[in-house]
Amino acid sequence: MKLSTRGRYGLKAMFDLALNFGEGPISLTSIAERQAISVNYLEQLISPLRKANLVESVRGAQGGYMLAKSPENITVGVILTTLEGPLAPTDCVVVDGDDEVCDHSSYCVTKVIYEKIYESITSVVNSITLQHMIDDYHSNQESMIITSICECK
Amino acid sequence: MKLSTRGRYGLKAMFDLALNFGEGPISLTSIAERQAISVNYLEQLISPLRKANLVESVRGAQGGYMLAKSPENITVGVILTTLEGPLAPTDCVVVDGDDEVCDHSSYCVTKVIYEKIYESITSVVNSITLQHMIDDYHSNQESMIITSICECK
DNA sequence: TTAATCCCTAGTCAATTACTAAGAAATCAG
DNA sequence: CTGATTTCTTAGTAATTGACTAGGGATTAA
Repeated sequence: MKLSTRGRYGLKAMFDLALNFGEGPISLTSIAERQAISVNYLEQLISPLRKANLVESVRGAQGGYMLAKSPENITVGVILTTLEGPLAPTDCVVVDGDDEVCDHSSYCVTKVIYEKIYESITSVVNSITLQHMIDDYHSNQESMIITSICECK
Repeated sequence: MKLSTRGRYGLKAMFDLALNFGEGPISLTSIAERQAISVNYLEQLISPLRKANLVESVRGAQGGYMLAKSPENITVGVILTTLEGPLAPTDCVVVDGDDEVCDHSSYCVTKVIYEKIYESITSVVNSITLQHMIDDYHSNQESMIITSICECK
């Protein structure tokens, strides 16, 4: 039930972009340095975020990335699901339409539980935006050691 | 963010034991058959459940397992955490006391989010007992195909 | 005594994770 | 125009984890 580095690093990167929102393209190199992530790896994470229209890219020298929307319009939920897939405890709760993972899917006592877990997770992450994180960051900034955020390994 | 087979199979097995609560020891072989799980594998899952005092065992022929408490006193949460460890999206939210996973742990914008996720998950699973599952099962039994429950792979 | 059962440990195979590496394409500055 | 900078893409790889299989010892009812 752990988040992988994809989601964690991706969220860190998006938060970094949010802090620099409106200041033109930010290079991956600078994000990678601030957040202590490998550039090559970060490139692989930013790619799906771009394809999901969460960030825009500017190629070439002095290029970089910027949020495609304002921070209050990007939720933690959409970031994490873009990078990790559905935040569900089982596959059976996210079957889309035809293909049933369950044989006897009419009713399942455990599936009900997994659905409740799924709903509670999505409810939390969908209610938090990057703007919330920025506000949180600014109101607690004095108690932070550095600009960066926790590894949360 | 997926549950492994350990948690899913373990919950199935515990539900099976709950359905047979008060009827003496139930053999792993019979549980394994009903729930379509390998006996050898199930043995490895029941072991931690026994050490956590959730089930009691009777050795020898006609032996088996039974719940150590009544179904309303065993939550889904304790079963899943026994088999999967803490249902947390990151390790940093479950550090116990001294050993800090975070360097700059004074405040962390992402940790706050992971803590909220953790809390919402534990809140759900700790509120559901095996008795709830039994009640749910009985009130929907007619719409179930077989006695067993969904694979939820 | 035998069959059934719990109990424990070791090994194995496949998939996933977390990267590293490298090179092509685009673009800005000089 | 050229070169440095940056995005973009794909391939490879090492370590870990997951999901078992296998086998043998201990215990006990019949």
